[in-house]
Amino acid sequence: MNLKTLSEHLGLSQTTVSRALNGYPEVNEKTRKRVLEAAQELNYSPNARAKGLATGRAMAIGHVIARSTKHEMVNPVFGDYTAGAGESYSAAGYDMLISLVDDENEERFYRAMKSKGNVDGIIVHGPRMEDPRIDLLSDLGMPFLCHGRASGVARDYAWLDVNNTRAFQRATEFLLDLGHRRIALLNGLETLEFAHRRKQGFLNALQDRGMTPDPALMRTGEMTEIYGYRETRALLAAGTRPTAILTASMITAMGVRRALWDEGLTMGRDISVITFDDDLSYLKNGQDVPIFTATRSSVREAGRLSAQMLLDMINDPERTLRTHLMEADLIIGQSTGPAPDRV
Amino acid sequence: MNLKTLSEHLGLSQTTVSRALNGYPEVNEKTRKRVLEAAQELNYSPNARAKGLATGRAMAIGHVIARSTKHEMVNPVFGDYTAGAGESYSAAGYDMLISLVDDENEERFYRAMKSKGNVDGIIVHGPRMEDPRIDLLSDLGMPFLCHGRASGVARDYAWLDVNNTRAFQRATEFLLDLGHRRIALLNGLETLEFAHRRKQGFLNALQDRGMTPDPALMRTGEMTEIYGYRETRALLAAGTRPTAILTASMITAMGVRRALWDEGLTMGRDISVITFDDDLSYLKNGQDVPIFTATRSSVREAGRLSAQMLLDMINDPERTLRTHLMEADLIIGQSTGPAPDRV
DNA sequence: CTAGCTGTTCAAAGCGCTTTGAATTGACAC
DNA sequence: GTGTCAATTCAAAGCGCTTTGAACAGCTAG
Repeated sequence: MNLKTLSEHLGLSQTTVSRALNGYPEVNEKTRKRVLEAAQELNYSPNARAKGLATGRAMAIGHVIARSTKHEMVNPVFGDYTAGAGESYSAAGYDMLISLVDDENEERFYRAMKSKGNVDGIIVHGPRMEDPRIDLLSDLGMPFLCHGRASGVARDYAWLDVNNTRAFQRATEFLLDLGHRRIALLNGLETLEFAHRRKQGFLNALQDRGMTPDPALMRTGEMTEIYGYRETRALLAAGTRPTAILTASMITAMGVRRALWDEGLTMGRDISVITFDDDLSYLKNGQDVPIFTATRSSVREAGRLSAQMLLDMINDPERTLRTHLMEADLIIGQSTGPAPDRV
Repeated sequence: MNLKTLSEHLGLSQTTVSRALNGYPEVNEKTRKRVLEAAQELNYSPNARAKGLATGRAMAIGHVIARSTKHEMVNPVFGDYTAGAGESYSAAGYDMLISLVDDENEERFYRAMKSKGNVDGIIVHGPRMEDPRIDLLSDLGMPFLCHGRASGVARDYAWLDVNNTRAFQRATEFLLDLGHRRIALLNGLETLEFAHRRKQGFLNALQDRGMTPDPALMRTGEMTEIYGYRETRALLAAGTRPTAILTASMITAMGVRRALWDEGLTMGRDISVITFDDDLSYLKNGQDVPIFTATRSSVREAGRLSAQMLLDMINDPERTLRTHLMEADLIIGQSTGPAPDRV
């Protein structure tokens, strides 16, 4: 069923039928009604490629996932973020196009995306410091929004981010207030912006209290369960144990918890743990009372919001570039308590 | 940069340039070389919509995620599956189109997808029993592949599945061999096919040994950490404790583990635990020695394979419908041991 | 009665590509 | 010198839609 068949069926021109379907005012209401009913009944929906070709709009947003050959891990946050973004897209009638790209071919790929024209905009994931994609996409004139910020980029660009610095600063301060002095940081890979900012927050808090960070207590790596487990074991085995651990994800925190259990330590009493909680739907931080004290920010909400912001930009290009900083909540759970040497 | 500009730039017709780029034989090799170089240099890549319109192929595969209003959870497996599928797609030059659909609108949506023509095929996720989508898509003539099987569907269709029945049957037999007689099953939602099949495997194993399953030991629910925790606590509180627990996902198993810890029980000694392990990249089951004894099957590999199978179907429609049953490995870890009452 | 509207409909061009059918060229055989 | 053929190249139609500019009917104002 295409427009031609439909209009012949109705005894109308394609022009009129098209206008009736797209809500143009110069169509007689009776005609419009007739057209809409026929379209419904005959299960007509316009061919997206033809429509796109005629309008110059793809009605789709691209999400580019850089697949580094080194780090094969899929971000556990991906599913929930996608679900959030998907909600905004489907409400607006947009599709979501996901592509995996080897990180060496990234530039070529973005250029191709532009000239292939199968997306109207792009969400940039996991920005790195001085991320070249921002300049590239700006130069290409491709609307985009960055999920996370990239420092070291001079140009203005649209982004949505969590206040990672503040979140970890507050978490660290909270631990300091509880009397903890030896606080370990199990951070994500610090080539990634968000991890870098969290570290800054951690350092800020220490500095504000005139404390010098101990490099031996600061670790970085991919945020897996094993990573949390191993580093915690290593920290516990080393000379002076930390009394608190600040970690970058629920999954890592679960590894930390396992290591503590193995050592016969009780979380919250012997050692305090704070984690960043992305509020993943399949990994809730407890039911009523949170298991882990955490800085919480819903990544699903981030997906929903960032998609909406990008759609707004596309529909109103005159609007100035929008940015949005989400604050993480500090949620008190059962994994923190006063420093043991202070009790 | 479009084909017209490029061909004018080269002093050739659009026909020749198009053929040169698409590898047709009737083009002089010198000409082809010249064209390819110019295309590279000028960053030309053909407009996907126009190409699609002309060829009738979208070069994209749709993944439809049904968003039930009741179960808001995003399947934790989604990211890894997508990554696997994405590998096959990007190797073949296909895009992946992901759409969220409310489950009431599902039929309308599939029909629209067909007539919009923005995908060449569809992957059906999370089939339910007697899933109506299979008949619908067959009738629409839309190529599709089902990730998982749906029982109660008369028609033939292409699918890729894990042998869930066999996996849980083997796991149960393994526990029985270790002397366990009271084995609990923490299953996923049994409206979903895979959970139903796992239950069957569990029951088969008991039946083969002439045992009667105890309904009090069989639970079902969304596979969260909390679910594992709660049900385990409940099982331990009840009259006769199980000596082993068979659970449906790593995340649930982690909840089970937490409950055991809270009760001061040692996993593998006091209570044995076996889980299904999807081999998620962010949730590895230990490094060298697995933490959990598990039935393991990589969902990423499933994604890669199923995408490839669908592409094969699309490129060679004459081929008979393909199906593929993956066997899960039974991996022995530290979470199982002989039944305590037997030692 | 005519000019000028307004409301409604239409024919045709154009979006950027592929592909059909025809044209052109040079080489070769007769 | 002419006819045939293979190797290249080309002009134009068509994919299914939107949108421009024109047409037409029915009114009202002059």
